[in-house]
Amino acid sequence: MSERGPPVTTLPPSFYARETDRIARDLLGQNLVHEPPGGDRLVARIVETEAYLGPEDPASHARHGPDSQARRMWEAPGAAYVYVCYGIHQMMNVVAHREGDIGAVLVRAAEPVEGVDAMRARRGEAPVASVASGPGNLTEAMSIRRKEHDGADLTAPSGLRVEAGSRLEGSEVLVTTRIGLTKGTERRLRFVDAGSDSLSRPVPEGEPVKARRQNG
DNA sequence: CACTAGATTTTCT
DNA sequence: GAAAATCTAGTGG
Repeated sequence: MSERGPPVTTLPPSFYARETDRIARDLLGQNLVHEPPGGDRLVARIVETEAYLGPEDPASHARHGPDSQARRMWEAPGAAYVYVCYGIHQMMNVVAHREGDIGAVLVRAAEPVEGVDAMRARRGEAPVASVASGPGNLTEAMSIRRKEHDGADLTAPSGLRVEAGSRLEGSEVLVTTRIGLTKGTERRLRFVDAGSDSLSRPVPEGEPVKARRQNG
């Protein structure tokens, strides 16, 4: 008989149709789920994200305009935007912006929840804490690739999606500058679960900055 | 521990 | 032709 667990909710399109930085913050604690055909069910709890805004954000692919590779950022929220970075690493974003705006959220790190062995196997038996730590490592562990997933609808209740997870208190969320950029390095648009040991990089020394309280 | 270089491919100028 | 939202292994202190 099927057990009656807590209801599992795939985050709906309305979740992704708000301010990009707020969505980045609210994705912390949610579960990224991938059920590859014939493969293990893979679930990881998101602990680090970055917001990339419109053409006014020098670090955003949107600066290349709506006719570039980043055209997906102009499209409907809730789809995956997956691209290849440095010719090697798949990077997974979620198109996320208010209507009439442009933006996406890069998923940078997560903690394995289900399918840990399969994830570790793909990552050369890496330690659990670091198996999905870093945007390239995360897609490797979860078998996410541009060829298969770019443009995928993350709000559909099958395949690749994001399910509602634990809600983080404001005090658990810190904001820092974004990682690995050559431009637009000053803005604080990286959001991390302060309690996680799976961050791609530690929170910088100095005064940690709490995320502005959401839903106040 | 801090730092550097090399891998490798897509996209844009 | 150069740059790029990275990662790992290797070197040196």
